[in-house]
Amino acid sequence: MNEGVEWGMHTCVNLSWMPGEALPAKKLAAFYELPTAYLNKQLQALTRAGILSSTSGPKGGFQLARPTDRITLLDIVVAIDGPDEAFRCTEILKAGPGADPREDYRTTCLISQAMRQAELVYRRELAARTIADIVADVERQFPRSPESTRAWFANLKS
Amino acid sequence: MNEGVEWGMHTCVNLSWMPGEALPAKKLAAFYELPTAYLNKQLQALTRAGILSSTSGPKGGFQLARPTDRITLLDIVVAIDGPDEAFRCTEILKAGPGADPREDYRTTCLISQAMRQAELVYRRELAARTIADIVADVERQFPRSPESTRAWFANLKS
DNA sequence: GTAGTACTACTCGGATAGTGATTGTCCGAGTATCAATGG
DNA sequence: CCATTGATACTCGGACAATCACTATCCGAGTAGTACTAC
Repeated sequence: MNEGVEWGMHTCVNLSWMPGEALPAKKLAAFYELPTAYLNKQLQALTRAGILSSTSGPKGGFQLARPTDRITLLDIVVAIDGPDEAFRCTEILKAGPGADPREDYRTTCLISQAMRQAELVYRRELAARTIADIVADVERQFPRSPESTRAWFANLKS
Repeated sequence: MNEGVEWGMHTCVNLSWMPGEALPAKKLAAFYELPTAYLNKQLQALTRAGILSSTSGPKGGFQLARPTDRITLLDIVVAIDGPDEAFRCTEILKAGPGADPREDYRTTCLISQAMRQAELVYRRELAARTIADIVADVERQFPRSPESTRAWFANLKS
C-alpha cells in the first residue's frame, strides 16, 4: 500500500484542528519532517477526490473540504492508493479446459468470490471509521494534542 | 498483491483432485497456460511454507503436504505474498513535535490501530476459509470438475 | 537369468535479467499581497 | 489621503527522473528410472 495513505490520514487529523485556515504543504510536511513536494503530490490526490480543498498563492494551502464525520478512512485509501482491490482475478479459468470464454469468472470463480468477500469486510471496516472518530479518540487519549498542534503551527517560522 | 496467489490457490484445488500423485510444474502450468518457470517459483514458496511437498527427478513434482481442511487461504497468501501487512506504519509521529523516541507508535498510534483492525478482520476472513471449503463449493456447483480434471491430466501428453 | 553399474532424462531450486509501479524531485501557471505612484 | 497599477513572493499543479518490487527466464544440482554388461 502507498505510503502516502499514512501521511494523508495524519494530515487530515492535523487539519481538523485548524478549521477555516489553509495550511500549505510546506508547513504540513515540516510537522513530520516529510519531503514537501511528495506530500504535496498526495494532497493533490486528496483534493481531486474532494476530501481537501486547495488555494493558490500567499495565505493559500489545503483545508478539509467537508466535515470530518463525512471523511472515512476508506475515502483516503481509495483517493491515494487507487480504487483497485489488492487481489485481482485474472480469470485464469478462461485458459483452462472446458472454459466458456463468454463467462465472467470474476463473479463465477469461487476463489475470486472468497477473496472479494475478504476485501469486502476489510473495506467495510475502513468505511465505518471516520476522521472524526480518530480525532475523538486522540483527544480522549491525548487531550493536549489539539492545543499543542495549533501552537506548533503558530510558532512555525514562515 | 502478487499474481502468484491466484495461481497457487487454483493449483492447490487441482492438486486436491490428484491425491497421492505428484504433478510437475510443467503439467500444472499447462492446465492454465501459465509460464512454467514462474509458476514453479510460486510453488517453491508454497513448499517452503510446508503447504506442498516436492519431489525431484522423473515421476517427481508437487503434491499437497497436508489435508485440504488444514490449508487456509491466508496460508497461501502469506506464503506467496509475504507476511507483511499492506499498511505499514512508518511511525511518522516519532518525527513530530513532542514525540517520545522510545514509544512504539505501531501500537500506540490510533490510525495505525484502525488500519491494523481492518487488516485483522481481512485476515480473519481468509483464515476461516480452507481449500477444503473451496473444493466442496466447486464440487457442489460443478460436479464434473474432479473427474474432468483427472481426465485432462491423464490424457496430457508427457 | 540376475545383479551391479553407468547412463540418461526429467524434476526442483536458486541465481540471473526485464518491466512496471511507487517514490522522489523539479519547474511553470496562477493568485493574493504589498509597495509605489498618480490624482 | 485614496485609488490604481505594477511588481513580487508564495502556493498549487502537473511534468520529469530514480529506485524498488514484481514478473519472467535460465541453467545447475539431484534423483529415479533404464539399459547395458558381466558373472
